[in-house]
Amino acid sequence: MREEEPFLAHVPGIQYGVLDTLAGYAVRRVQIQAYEDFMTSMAAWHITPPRFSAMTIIALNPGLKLTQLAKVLGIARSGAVMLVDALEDLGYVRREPMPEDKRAFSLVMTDKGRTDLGNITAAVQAHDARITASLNARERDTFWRLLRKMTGMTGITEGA
Amino acid sequence: MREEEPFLAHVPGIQYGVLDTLAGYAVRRVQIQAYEDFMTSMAAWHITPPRFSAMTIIALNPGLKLTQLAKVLGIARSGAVMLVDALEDLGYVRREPMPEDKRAFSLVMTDKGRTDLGNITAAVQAHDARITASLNARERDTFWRLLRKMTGMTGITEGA
DNA sequence: TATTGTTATACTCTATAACTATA
DNA sequence: TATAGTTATAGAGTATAACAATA
Repeated sequence: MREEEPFLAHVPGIQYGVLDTLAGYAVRRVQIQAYEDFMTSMAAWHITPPRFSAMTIIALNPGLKLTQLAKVLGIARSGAVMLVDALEDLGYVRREPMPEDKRAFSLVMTDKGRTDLGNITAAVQAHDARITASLNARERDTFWRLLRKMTGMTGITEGA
Repeated sequence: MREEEPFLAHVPGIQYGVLDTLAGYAVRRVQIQAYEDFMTSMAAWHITPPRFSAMTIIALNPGLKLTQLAKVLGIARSGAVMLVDALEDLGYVRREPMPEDKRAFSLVMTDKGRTDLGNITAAVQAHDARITASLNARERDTFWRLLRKMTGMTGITEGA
């Protein structure tokens, strides 16, 4: 990635001006850092962020149709096809025929998928703790709360 | 984008489980929202987030070499070439020959680039206010401070 | 030999549109 | 006619590697 050395948030001697005042720019930097940590820590399972989201949604909402999954994830149907293809190739997910609608498939986890998702979820939680490691417990909670507020999720569903 | 309708953070009747507890997942959702708002509001200037970053860095650090720009932005040199090509095509940036090193170019803003960057920056600041609109002034400041802490930028350079 | 900018190439991600088989 | 899944295709974005000119 990026030829060699890791990304330096601030190169000495460089003026960043307004960039240093923008929440959006800071969000993007945090997201890049988080993505890299996610990819390296999940490499053994061949899991990417969208794959993890899809597995979690399928595990908790068995019998979902591919079109429904696409809507939940906010992606195009063609993207959901490739996502499910990948998860099926990895042996995590299965397409089950739907007797009541021969066009559609019911998405379900395999045994291996269910087992591995447990380990993957633990690894993702460790990753999440890592990317927020510079915050103390109270700051971490505040950060999460503010993010939820920004996505308009206040009080809709309370997480654990 | 995404076939039709806008992304729904929570589809009714769907269980999100651990996803709702992860800071990383929330960051990603906020970043997607912010990116879409950025692209639509900057469309008139043909400005993307990396192009804005590059223009700002070049304007504040005139005479930068392409390789230095790449390092500051954390991208490969080939990426910087395409970025500068785009900004040059838009008439915002110019490659100036460097007498002391015939291999390199000195990157500088054009008059148009300087003028437009003023308007673009105002639009970006309006965009930034928009994506944090659901936070009050104190929360906005807290959010920004926590993001800076996460990227290890505490106290290195204080923004305006 | 190393570095600067460039080009060629490839890979990922995601989108739209057209197709098929059902409904 | 509309919908579910699929396929084809294309466009961004970004990466590596090789290259010519220069140091």
